[in-house]
Amino acid sequence: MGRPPCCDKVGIKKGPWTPEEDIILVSYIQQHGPGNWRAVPINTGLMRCSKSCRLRWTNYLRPGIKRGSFTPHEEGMIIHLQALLGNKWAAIATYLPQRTDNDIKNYWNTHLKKKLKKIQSGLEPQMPTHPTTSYHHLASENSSVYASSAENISRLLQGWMRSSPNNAGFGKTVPSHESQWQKIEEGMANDHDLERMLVFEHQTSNVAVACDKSSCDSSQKGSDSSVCKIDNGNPPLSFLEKWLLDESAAQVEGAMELPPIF
DNA sequence: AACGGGACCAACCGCGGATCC
DNA sequence: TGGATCCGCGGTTGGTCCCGT
Repeated sequence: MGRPPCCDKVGIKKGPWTPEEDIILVSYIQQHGPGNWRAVPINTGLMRCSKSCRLRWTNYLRPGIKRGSFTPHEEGMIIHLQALLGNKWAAIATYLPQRTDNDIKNYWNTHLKKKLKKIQSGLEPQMPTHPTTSYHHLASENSSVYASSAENISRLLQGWMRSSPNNAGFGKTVPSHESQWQKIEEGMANDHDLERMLVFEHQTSNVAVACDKSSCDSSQKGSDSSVCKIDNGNPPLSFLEKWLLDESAAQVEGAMELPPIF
């Protein structure tokens, strides 16, 4: 049996949102808060389906969304979280509260996947002499800047962000990513460790949940679990996980708490 | 200057889980 | 308890821009 459409398709407008529609949606959410999306098009008169409204809000209009280029540290986090969690973009986005899952997904598909592939092909014949260099290159090169076409809406929202008491989860300040990246390099990320990380990641492939081979219980390896599941209750903490979580904790120190994913 | 192809991003689609009644 | 509905997620698509020829 098929699932009924989320909304009556007749008369539903599709395609890019206009500034007028954005304003209507933002105004409504300012008054009623996000949620109950079914009621949004009904109450606002927007000729959009509820899903479209929700998507527009969460991916574009929600206050606190950081637009523009991804920092090297953000790239690094995405790469490692993807290795750790797979294509769980929503989960990854919880570690980058200013980025949307859609943004991260797009960035991964358009930038990082290619970069990793490129680096992987470069690694195949021989490990680079200076993995740190290549890794840093991966993370810092081509941090493409895509222009925000919603600056006007953002300005519109600024007043609300300042005045609303319910925006604790939005617009949190994050320490300088550049300094954090430098910290990685100066701290744990010596050449040897980074080499291990790179080799290990490429061995486990992008879709696999990263797992320290030495700590991966063979009983956990099955048809669907050639990798260690991280959601099976009590996973081993791999080298990557340790690094990632340490850095995540450092990166968001004072700004957010890591969700209890384990 | 015109054209074609690739890159990029916003938005849509369909599915599955959660919740409601 | 089970069907209906809502919400969120991941994959995919379509439109636009950019760059090379």
